Amino acid sequence: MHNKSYHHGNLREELIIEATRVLCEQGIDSITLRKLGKSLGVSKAASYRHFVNKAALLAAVAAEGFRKMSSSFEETSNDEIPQIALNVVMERYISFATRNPELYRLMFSREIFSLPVSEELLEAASKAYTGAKEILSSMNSSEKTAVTINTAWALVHGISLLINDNLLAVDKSGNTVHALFVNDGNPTDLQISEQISSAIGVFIRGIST
Amino acid sequence: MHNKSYHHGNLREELIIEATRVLCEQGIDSITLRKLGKSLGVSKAASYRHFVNKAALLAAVAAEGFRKMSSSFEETSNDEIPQIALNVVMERYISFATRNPELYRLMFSREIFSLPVSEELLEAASKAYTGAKEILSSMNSSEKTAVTINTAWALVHGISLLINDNLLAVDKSGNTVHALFVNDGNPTDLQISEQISSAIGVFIRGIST
DNA sequence: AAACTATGTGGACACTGTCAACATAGCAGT
DNA sequence: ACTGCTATGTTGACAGTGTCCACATAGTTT
Repeated sequence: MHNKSYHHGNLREELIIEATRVLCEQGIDSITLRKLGKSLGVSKAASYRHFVNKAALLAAVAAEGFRKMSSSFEETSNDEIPQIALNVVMERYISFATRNPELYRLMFSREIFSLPVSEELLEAASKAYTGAKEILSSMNSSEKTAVTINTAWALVHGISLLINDNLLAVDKSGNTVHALFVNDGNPTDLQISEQISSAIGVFIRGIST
Repeated sequence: MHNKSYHHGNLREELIIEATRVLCEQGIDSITLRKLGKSLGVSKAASYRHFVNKAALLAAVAAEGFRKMSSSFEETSNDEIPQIALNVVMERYISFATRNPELYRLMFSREIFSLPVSEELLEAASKAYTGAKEILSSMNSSEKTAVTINTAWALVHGISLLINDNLLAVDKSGNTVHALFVNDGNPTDLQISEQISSAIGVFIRGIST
């Protein structure tokens, strides 16, 4: 345990954990180096011994997010039909992104990718990409597999962000009509709505010629 | 013209214009009410007579962005084959988003859609949606058209954001291999790469059963 | 001419990230 | 055990920010 002495003992990790907690519970604007320090019983400038920047701390939070996300893919069973395996990965992707909206937004935010991306973050980010790519490679699409994986990625990325922005219910008629992709349970369960499956189905049908 | 007297005369509009300019040229972090005022020869708190918030000013910038985007769709010829018309709209969407990366990011940023969305912005945002929907309605997909339009939207949204984040070249192998969607001209022309067309083609093929 | 309203100003306040100078603790080597 | 060395934490300061309040000014209406 960290005694209340001069040195904290585990500050770097706890900064990441606390920042992640504040991010998910109160939004990114509530992340403040001074408040983080106060919460951890440490002074306002202590974080500068572990991160050069506030942006560097946020990048570490994002990298941890990528690791969590890719670990949520590992339980996928590989011995299925490739199309089904891809479908499962896509649903898991959307599920993670919509159950951690603030974290997912940070992972693709300007603060993260406008900077020179750290090796740690890049490696974590490409892990999920590679996993899905291997699934695709087992399909017969020959050299088109790179196009296919990127298309799948763009699709689930877009679906996730539109869900998190509550933007899939927009309709000109004034009524809130087509809440197509809305997962109508509490946001904690894995429930993927019928409509998302339809969307993914459109995609799968397009590539399995 | 606005004389240098006490009252500016056109401050609200010029605030939006100047904020848009700074956004596109220097990024969103450089937008500051104080600097905007100084650029327009006005004091730091003058903007509060036209916008309740900094966020309200940004929302006005975003609304103007949606209007520009939907106006870039209007030149689309409607008398084509529906699949081709949809293809054109999707390419125009990606083209706008990638030629105005900072603006597009603001249009879907947390500051905008986490707040109670203004009517002005909502109307501007749903215009493009509706235009594309009418194109889709002329196709034979009966009641699935709502799913289809949202899927198309999610796809171009995701493609645009990944391009703007320079994320489509990520590969675990260490080499920067699959820069699939990269438009390899200067970013000012309409050039949509062969790979984007492939991605859209995958989608179109999926829905035209 | 007088009153009213819209618009712009200047000063203050609390808050932020960041840095420099200093303080403390643990560790290495003699 | 003593002496440095290095990692880590503290304090005070600074510039910059959004925002509010009291006041100033101009244009419009009565």
